[in-house]
Formats: sequence, structure tokens, C-alpha cells
Amino acid sequence: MLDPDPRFLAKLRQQAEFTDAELAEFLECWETKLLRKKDHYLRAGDICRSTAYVNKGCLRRYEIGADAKENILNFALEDWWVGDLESFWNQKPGRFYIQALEDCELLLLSRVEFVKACDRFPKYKAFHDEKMHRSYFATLKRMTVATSGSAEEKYLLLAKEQPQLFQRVPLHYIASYLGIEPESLSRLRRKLAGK
Amino acid sequence: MLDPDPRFLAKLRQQAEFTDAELAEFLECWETKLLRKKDHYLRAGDICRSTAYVNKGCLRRYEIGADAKENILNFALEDWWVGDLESFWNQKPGRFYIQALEDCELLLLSRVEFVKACDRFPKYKAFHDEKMHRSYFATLKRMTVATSGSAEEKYLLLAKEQPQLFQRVPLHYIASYLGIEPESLSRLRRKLAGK
DNA sequence: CGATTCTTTGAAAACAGTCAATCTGTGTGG
DNA sequence: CCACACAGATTGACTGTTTTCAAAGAATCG
Repeated sequence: MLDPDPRFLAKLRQQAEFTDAELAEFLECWETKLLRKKDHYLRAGDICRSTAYVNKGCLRRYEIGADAKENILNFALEDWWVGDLESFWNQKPGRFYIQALEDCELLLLSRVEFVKACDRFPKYKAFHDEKMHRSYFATLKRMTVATSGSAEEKYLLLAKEQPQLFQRVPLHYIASYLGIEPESLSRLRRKLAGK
Repeated sequence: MLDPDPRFLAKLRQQAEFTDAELAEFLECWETKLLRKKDHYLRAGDICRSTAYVNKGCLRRYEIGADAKENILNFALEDWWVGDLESFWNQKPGRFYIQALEDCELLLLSRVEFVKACDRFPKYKAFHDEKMHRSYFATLKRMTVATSGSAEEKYLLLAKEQPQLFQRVPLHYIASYLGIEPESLSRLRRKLAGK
């Protein structure tokens, strides 16, 4: 029933040091969730009740600012984790939306099972903590790019680090991620193409 | 010798649930470090070897971007913690500079003592983890403001949340923090004053 | 006081945002 | 299979903001 990406299993085996037996037991607690394109996995005000792995598909995480504009924080492709860590942690309403940009298949571990698993498999808790730290450090890095660099620098960095995105995500979403208007992105791309 | 701010002790007593006896033992591991104005506590490339509490003074954390410009991420006043959590965690060279903007007194717990303390006082480890989480969530929130808001919004928010800063930090540092040039901040302030 | 550091001002240039129109490709229903 | 609607991308003209460069005032410190 559950059909995880090989990378999912590899991570649990290597980073969380699961044996095959433990892995089999652990996987029982997960479930599959299918999302149609444009469906939301999470909305502002929701409490994030599971930790989710992107088995197939592509999603965007965004929030809606005071000016009612959508502001994309990141995209998630296969082998990424999605969710609102703060809301998942506190079990309080969050402020993010997470929406499928394609038909998606997520693997979910509910909060209840998560707590049990942390207890049953301390290595998994360590694995999750480590993920949280990495996520923190990545956010810090992204923040420095977002605040210091020009739109052009940010665009080139994204093109270098996640070229796959351009094959799958409409450009106006990329513009939102970069913090500029679609028109500006269009002009920027024309300028760069002319080089 | 160590002369901690009352808030430092209160935090350890309340949040880390130290008893007076434990506290006395724990404080033995800390040391005081004095910084003169403009001294650096940390530089890019350094490995962050202690966790530090600002007992007195004011510091800025910044990095130097590809364009050789200084980019201030945050200021730290009394009762804040400073350091490069990522570098402290990995014990690898970091990319941040932390500089005293006034004569400062820091309370330091070295990495070695930190590890021992986490072992000896599990509550302290939980306290530190919790601090890290809050720091993560705060960074996420700040990122939202930094990427979506206008310079004016960011300025007003800072003026509301940390008015003390304006009494102690030169405006061109505040401009750097807001991601604008000192000239722009000057003009912005004139505009706002005229209202 | 003299030197440095910080802040302000002005004018020009670069840049991104807005509005409106057009162009493109995709997919749906007749 | 075509016509049409629709979402996405581009373009132009215009506006507004921010940067840049250069210079001149404050303020502070030794």
C-alpha cells in the first residue's frame, strides 16, 4: 500500500539507523495522502497535524501578507519534507499555506504516531531534530540571500541550485519566490538571455 | 567574579528548572569575556566555540556579501544570546561576524563545558534546544517581514519592537539591517517626521 | 581644536512596480 | 477537429522609489 521513494528508505536506514525489522514496523504508522493539483495540504489557521514527505509531485509554501499578496517561501519537490514545523511543534494554528502545484503523493506521519515513534525509536527523534536544525540553517542562509542580493543574483542562484523547478513551476510563482513581479522577472530573463 | 544579570539567573531557574544548588555548580563553568567597542567576538571563518549571553552592551551580527557589502542580520542587547548556532553546532567555520558596538560583557560557556552540562543537566539541554527552536521560528517570521514588507513597514516595525536600539545604534547600521542605504533611511525618517 | 564618524541633502540614473494590451500555448466542449 | 476560453508570459508606456555619487552639515572623541 505505502510505496515510498527509495530515497525515503535510504534516509531512514542511513541517517536514522533503522534496521530492516524496525523499518517495517515504523512504516506501518505512515499513510499515503493524494492531492490533486491546486489542492491545499495546509492553510493559514490550520494546525499542522502530521509531518509529510513528498513522494511524488511538487508543492509551494506561501503566506498571505498584510497587503493580501501571496508570498512564496519555498517549493518542495520529491524527496523534500513539507509542513509547518512551528505549528507541528506547538500544535497551534500556523500562518502558512501549502498547495499542490501538480498531482501529489505525500507520505504522512500523524502527530500522535510521531510522538509514539520518537519514544519507540529514539534514533528517529534524533533524525527529526537534525532535520529541524538543517531546516533552520537553510532558512538562515536563504534569508541572507533574500535580504542582501539583487533580484538578478537571486534568480541566478535559484537557476543554479534548483534548475528542475523551471521545468515544473510557472514563472509567476518563481517571481513571487524571488520577491518581484512577474513582469520584472520576464524583463530580467530577457536581459540575461541577451548575454 | 561572574556577575550575571538577574534575568540570566531567572531564566535558568524558571525555564531550565535549576535549583539553587545546581545553579551554583553550573555557574562555575561559565566565564566572563570583556569586549571593547569595535572588537569582534566572532569573524567569518572562525569556529564558534562557546555559547554567549550578553550581560552588558550591544553587538551586531553581520556578514559580508559577494558585493563586499556588510549586511546586518540582527543586533543583540542585554539579555540576548549571541553566537553562530550553526557553527557552534557543527564546529565548522561560520560565515558571520559579531562585533561589539559598545564596550560589552559576555558570559561564555565553552563548547566542552556545554557538552558536559547537557549531560549533567538534561534540563539545560532541553532549555537550549527550546532556545534554538524559538530562534528558528523567529528567523522564519523575520524572513517574512524582510522579504514581503516595504522599507517603511520594516522601519516602523523595528521602531515599535526595539525602540531602545535607536538610542544606542548609529542609523547607518539600522539602515543595513533594514536592507536600505543610509541616505534612504534618512529620507524615510524625514518623511515620517513630517506626519 | 582637528579628525573622524555619522547624518543629511541634492541631482541624476537605475530599477522595479503598475496598468493595460497583446501574444502564446493548453485544454475543453461543441 | 475546430472554436473558444483560460492561464501564463511578454511588451510598452508611465510612475514611483531607491541607489549612486558628491558634497556639505552635525556630532563625537581624543
